[in-house]
Amino acid sequence: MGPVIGMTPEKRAETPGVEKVAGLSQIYKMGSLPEAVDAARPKATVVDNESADDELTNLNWLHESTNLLTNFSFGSEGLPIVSPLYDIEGDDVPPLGPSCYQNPEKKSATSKPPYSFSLLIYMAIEHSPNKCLPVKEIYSWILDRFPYFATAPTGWKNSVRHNLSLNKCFQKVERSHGKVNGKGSLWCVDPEYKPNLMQALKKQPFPSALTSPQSGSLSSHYLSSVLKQSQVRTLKESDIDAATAMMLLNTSIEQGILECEKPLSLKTAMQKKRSYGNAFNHTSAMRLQESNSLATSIDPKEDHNYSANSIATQRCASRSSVSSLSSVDEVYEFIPKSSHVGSDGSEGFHSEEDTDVDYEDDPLGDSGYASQACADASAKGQPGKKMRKQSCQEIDEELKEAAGSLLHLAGIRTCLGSLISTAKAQNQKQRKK
DNA sequence: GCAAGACTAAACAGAT
DNA sequence: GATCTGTTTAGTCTTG
Repeated sequence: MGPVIGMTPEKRAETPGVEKVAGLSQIYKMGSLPEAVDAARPKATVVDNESADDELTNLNWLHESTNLLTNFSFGSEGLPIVSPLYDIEGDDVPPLGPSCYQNPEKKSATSKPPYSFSLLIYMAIEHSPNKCLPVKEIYSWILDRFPYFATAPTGWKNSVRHNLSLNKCFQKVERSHGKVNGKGSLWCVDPEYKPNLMQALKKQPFPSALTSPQSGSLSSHYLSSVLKQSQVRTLKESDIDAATAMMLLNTSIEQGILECEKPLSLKTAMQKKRSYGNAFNHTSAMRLQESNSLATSIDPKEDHNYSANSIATQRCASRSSVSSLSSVDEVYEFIPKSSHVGSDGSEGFHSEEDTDVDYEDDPLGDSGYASQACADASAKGQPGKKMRKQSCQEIDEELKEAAGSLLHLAGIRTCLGSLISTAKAQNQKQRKK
């Protein structure tokens, strides 16, 4: 084995142009290992109301909210009732993460994962029980998690090997005598570089994936996957009025806070929901009205304040010490195991395509939205008010959870809490009157 | 425009 | 001999 003195100029000339991969290159930087984290993150901007619109179209807020996601997901706040993260060693736990990679047939599966190869390798290795893997296993892991590579040109394997060899983060470990497959060595992560990798990974998926202008589908998928995480978690403690939450959510989306190139499933669901107003009306028009006035009064400044203040503590803690994470596991548990969601689709929260398709195909199915049944029933004046009411209550509950989850993600929730309490106080006052 | 990081392609050698 | 693995070089692209 010896170094090769490069390719001949002729060969170079023959080399086809590097395949342009839209989207991925946008996020290359994410994988930069030793970086000043703070320098890379935009600061939360406090804006006045006049500039709110501009700020809302600015993606800075997203960094903040994704910081929230990150910190939230890492459990620094103790919020999750059920951890949205699954143990990398225990795949029995519900999978969470970019479900878009689970189904190769989906458009998003053709999108590259927003991870650099070094991070993919890192995740693969860390996922292994022995924290060491042969190249082949690394391939398998990546393939398993990211079906994109199943259809991708085989060059990615070369890239993986290239990374292993070139990247100092990875160490080659000779196999012991009992070679199983014999070929090749085991690869481990150099502990010295672990913090760097963790940091890179921690910074990784959401911010850039979400903000990457060319990774639209990816972004929405990631967001929906995050939603999925929250969906699993659900807001048990939620006393959030569904109507309030929905209105806040609507407002957020309409103002662009939660906009994606492709509408979120939740958004779509909400739009549909709105069209089935009858089903939703039972939550009372009054509450809606209250909520509406409440929602429209949301001050982006508050939102930013929320980001800047409420999250500041956790974020600082998080940033100041990567080792505050118990292990890298906590970081990359966003990565799902392929079959978890996609295979049976029973996770209960589909990607937007799923949701839309499911909805279109089976508006009365258990993908929810029996609101159609509700609407139909009320339209036709059929009997079964009891059932209708039940369905509507279910819808309401769903909406509560979904809206709560999304609000959670968008960093609105804390703000919402105070708003709700204010609303409740007002409501009580009105009732007293 | 430049530097750095990341990806890709290719060539080649060694091992199985 | 075929295939896999590992190393190295170089080109391209994007971002800061």
